[in-house]
Amino acid sequence: MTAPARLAPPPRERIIDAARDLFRKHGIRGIGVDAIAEAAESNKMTLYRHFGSKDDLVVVCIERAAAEAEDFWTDLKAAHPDDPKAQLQDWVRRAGDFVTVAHCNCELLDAAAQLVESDHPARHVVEEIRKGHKRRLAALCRDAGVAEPDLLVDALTLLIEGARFNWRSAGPQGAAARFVAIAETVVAAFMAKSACCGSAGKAH
Amino acid sequence: MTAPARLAPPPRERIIDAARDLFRKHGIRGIGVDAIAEAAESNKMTLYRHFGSKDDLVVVCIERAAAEAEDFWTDLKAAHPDDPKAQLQDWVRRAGDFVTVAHCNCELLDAAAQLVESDHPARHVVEEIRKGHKRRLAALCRDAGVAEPDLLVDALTLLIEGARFNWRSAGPQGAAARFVAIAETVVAAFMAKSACCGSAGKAH
DNA sequence: AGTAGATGTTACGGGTTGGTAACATTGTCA
DNA sequence: TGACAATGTTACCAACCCGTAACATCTACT
Repeated sequence: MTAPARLAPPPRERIIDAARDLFRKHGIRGIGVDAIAEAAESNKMTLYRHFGSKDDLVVVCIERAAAEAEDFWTDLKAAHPDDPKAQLQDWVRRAGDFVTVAHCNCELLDAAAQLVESDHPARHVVEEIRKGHKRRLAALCRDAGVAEPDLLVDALTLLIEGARFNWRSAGPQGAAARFVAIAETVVAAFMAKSACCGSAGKAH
Repeated sequence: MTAPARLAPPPRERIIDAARDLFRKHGIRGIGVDAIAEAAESNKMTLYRHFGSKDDLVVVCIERAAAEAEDFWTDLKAAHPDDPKAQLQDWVRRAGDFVTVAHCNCELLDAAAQLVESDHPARHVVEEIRKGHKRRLAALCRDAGVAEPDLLVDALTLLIEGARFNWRSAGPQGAAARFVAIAETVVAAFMAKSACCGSAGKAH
């Protein structure tokens, strides 16, 4: 068997997993490479042999998260083929899981946001991921027949990022727990805007 | 004149101002006491004479921000006496300023959210402020005749926190720039929920 | 068996940061 | 003038953290 140790994952994978976990929990600045190496049941030297620097490790972690996000969209489209409305509704539901479930890649992205102001090499990677999500979600809203798809995309973006933030700082008792109900209401409002009562209440 | 130096503010005030500014820009973990003292045109020793530790300084800064938030509500109610609907609409507009204008106390609160997981003494202070805001906003929504005031409060909470977060990481090009338009739409939708088309689109 | 490559261990260097000690300086009030 | 409090200056410590060097160990493949 030339297989590279299927039972115990190789150190590189263990390090990435541990890093992602700890970055989520403590933030990128909040955890040291020593702690990561130890949590990965490895050591600092092999960490630095695989990743030239902590910044490089961060980039790899974020790229890994981006790859998993790719699966998110694949699954979503596969679950409701040729039914954008159902996809949009299911997006809300699944996004809700991403907010509340601790083990999600999104928390890694928001940890990366701690790197603003200092031009961390991971910044533009995060930016690309954000753009990709936005583009896909916009296409989804457009296909679902929403009147102002771009505005709904921005609304959902603010809601989900706010939810992730709120969940971190306020916990399960905070507003983030009701993300799905809120997002569903907002989506419904945008859908109704082009079907039911045109200019609802507010004279614009 | 026994007045304590009206022209140049005393060191304590200068330190608090500098700290708030730098905490906003770099986050609490991202700036050192040395830099704060220098920015305040003071030095580390007087900083530690006034505030026993960096954590204490953080708490004072947040309490200062909370006091200013008190003014926010006072001004809002004074601007539209006995007109909760106008107050709610104006709340959205003013909240939008708090998102985009760099010099705002909210950024201090979200900087404080970097302290999650480690039970920083500032955490429960932030929690209290958050509760106060929520309570006042809920009362406002109720008085404005919103059908589900609590849900709208949570929605606006997620939107504004998401906007602050997004503004930091995505800048003026991101979704945060359209916060006001989004929030107005959401508010209108909640207002219409109790007036126009009852159960809009979604069978709940 | 033996060799090469990946991994583990220990120790260290240089930098930053929170916090303290000791002393000098300034300004105020009697 | 003299005394006292607040402030400034310098130096320092201990802890932490990123990154590297040197050496030991293990594993795989021939």
